[in-house]
Amino acid sequence: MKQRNDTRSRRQRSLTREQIIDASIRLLDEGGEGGLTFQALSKLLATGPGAIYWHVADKSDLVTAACDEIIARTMEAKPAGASPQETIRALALDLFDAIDAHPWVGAALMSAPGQLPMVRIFERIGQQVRSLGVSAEHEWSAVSALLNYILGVAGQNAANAKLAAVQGLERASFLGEVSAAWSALDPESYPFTRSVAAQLPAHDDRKDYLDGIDLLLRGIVASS
Amino acid sequence: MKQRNDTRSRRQRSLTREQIIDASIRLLDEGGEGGLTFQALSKLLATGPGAIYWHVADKSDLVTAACDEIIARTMEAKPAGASPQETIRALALDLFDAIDAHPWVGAALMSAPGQLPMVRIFERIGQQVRSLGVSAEHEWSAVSALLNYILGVAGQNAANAKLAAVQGLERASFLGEVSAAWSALDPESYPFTRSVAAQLPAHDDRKDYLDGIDLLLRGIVASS
DNA sequence: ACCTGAACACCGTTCAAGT
DNA sequence: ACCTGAACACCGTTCAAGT
Repeated sequence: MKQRNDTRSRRQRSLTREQIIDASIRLLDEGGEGGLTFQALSKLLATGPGAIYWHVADKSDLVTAACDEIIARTMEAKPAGASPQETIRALALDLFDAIDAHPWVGAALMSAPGQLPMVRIFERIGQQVRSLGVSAEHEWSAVSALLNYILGVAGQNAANAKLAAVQGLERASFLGEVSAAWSALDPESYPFTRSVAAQLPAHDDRKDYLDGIDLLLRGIVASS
Repeated sequence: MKQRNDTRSRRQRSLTREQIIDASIRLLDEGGEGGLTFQALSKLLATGPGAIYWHVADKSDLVTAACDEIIARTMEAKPAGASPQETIRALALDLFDAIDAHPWVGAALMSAPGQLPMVRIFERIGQQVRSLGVSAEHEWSAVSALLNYILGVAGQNAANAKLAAVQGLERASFLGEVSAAWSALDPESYPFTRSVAAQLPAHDDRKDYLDGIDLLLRGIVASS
């Protein structure tokens, strides 16, 4: 009985890397980048920090793994677009939504260049660019332009969300404050920024985002 | 005499925001994002942490201010390009070099959306895009595409430098390791990434970067 | 007005000791 | 093989007390 109990409880209780990553995602979603703590994680998993270190190398490893989990899920759903352009658009939108739902993923992606999560995205975009018939010469810059645009916009959106949260504001009133600050800039030095300040709060993020993707696609096919 | 001495030493010794920012830049350049510490800063300035808090709100304020100092310097040099395209290219290259020299600026920019350093870049790019004759409808996505591409590439470069430093590797051998890892990926799932893995270590960063800028510019003028 | 420096709460990580 | 939990070194920030 002792043994049977031992085995059962071992199986039920024993920590897995997956459990740790899932719990980490929950904490990151709730509290942002600062929400993931070995203390909070230990409490959530009813264990000690040492136990976690048996399964992960360090915090950076943990965040990258959590990020990869989100990206892998997002990239699994393979939208079968009518054209490569359509597929890239769908892909970009999926990523936008994923990072919108998990803002910490933006920063995590940025700090893990060449690692698995980035490679997943790189691969999907690369395949579509290739089937677009882009020449080998322009392939790299086409993929790089799309990748960086997607990450950049998503990252900015995430940072906006975080800043708004820190200041305890709604997204709308946060953009309103930024817009007001832009309108107050020196007209001599900042004519362009002032002239678009009023548009800022009314912007449709998703539409602007897709406009940028389309602009990139035009530039890519123009380079044949 | 007492008074005169007092005044003199006050003037010489008294902490200014500029001194704090300059010292912060030095620490960030030397030790990356983790190199800036109120402890290290206090020691460098021969004072206590409380004195620093009299001049800056918190660490985030300090990093943003340090970032703005770098960006302001970079944006001051106004390259008078022959065409808007040339000016944008020169601008992009200046930013690339600045972030290459101060890798922490990449992350700092990303986490300060709508703040002064970003606005400086936004304005310069916006003015050039406007003089390119882009329609009001496409203006925002054109500027946003350029801005995000520039920040994305620069940020990735910075992250590469940081990762290489952490692993104690030269840049070249770090890219070699990434290339090797990419070559070892599953051929079924990662055909694209595998096919470009060999090119990775030989890439000319600056050339690829400018290729991307040109691609964007083509897409922008194509949208007239 | 500006600085001092001890103190606080909290963090990632380690490690001897257990099972 | 896997977990416990105390301990370590360090961090950003505060604040009563000084000048």
